[in-house]
Amino acid sequence: MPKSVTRTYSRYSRDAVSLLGALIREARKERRITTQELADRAGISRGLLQRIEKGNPKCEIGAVFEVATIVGVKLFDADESTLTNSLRQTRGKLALLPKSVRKKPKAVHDDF
Amino acid sequence: MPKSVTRTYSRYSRDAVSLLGALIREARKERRITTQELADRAGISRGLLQRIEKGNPKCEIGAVFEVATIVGVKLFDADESTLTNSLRQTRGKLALLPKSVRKKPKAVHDDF
DNA sequence: AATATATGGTCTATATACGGATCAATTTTA
DNA sequence: TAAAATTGATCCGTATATAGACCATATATT
Repeated sequence: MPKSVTRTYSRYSRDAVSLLGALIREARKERRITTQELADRAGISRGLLQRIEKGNPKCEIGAVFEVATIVGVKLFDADESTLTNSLRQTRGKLALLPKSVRKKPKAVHDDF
Repeated sequence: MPKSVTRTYSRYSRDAVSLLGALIREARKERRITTQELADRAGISRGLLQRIEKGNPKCEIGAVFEVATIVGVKLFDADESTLTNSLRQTRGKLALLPKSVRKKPKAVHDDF
């Protein structure tokens, strides 16, 4: 990616990533799993797991969700079946949405 | 990273990433924001936003959460204050946890 | 106590995710 | 209808996230 990538994150986003990492760490300890073992099970390196638990936002979301799943941290406060159902419903919903919903793309300023 | 990185994801993880992407896309359309505008606001490229909405697991979690936040997709079913509180509580909890909780790291096989 | 294990940090090499540009197809607006 | 805008998709160059090895410290076990 040309030019150095210096991304900024909103407070909420940073907190969300941090919280997820903290929850993972907590869950891992409660289950008495070492970082090495969890990393192995998730198919990632121990270093990456450390960054995840630390709340580093520059990690693959797939890797983070995988680790969370293994230690039992539920995303969206939903279990597997619920999640799958939501996904199906959402997809159907999207499919049924009108071709267009755009109307007036009025400029918006956001500052978190 | 030596050797090609071919990661596998559990069904649940893939569904979670896909759902999040679908929710973002839905929320963006409801708010009548173009992909370009949302990408600009999030400080990412349009291409990355497309991958996010598609549910590609190989995206920075920070970028995904940032986009979700902008369009109003709440993570953890919690608003900002709640999230911050959870984070504080979790951190305190972790700080108060006994130095060690590991005991018997018995081997476990997981297949999602 | 000594020994073993776990954690956290650093360093290097490389696979790759990213930004940016381009184009075709679709959709919206006039 | 035509024109404008949006979307989806490629391709390329490069910054960087990752794996893996290493080491020092901390914690656990005996």
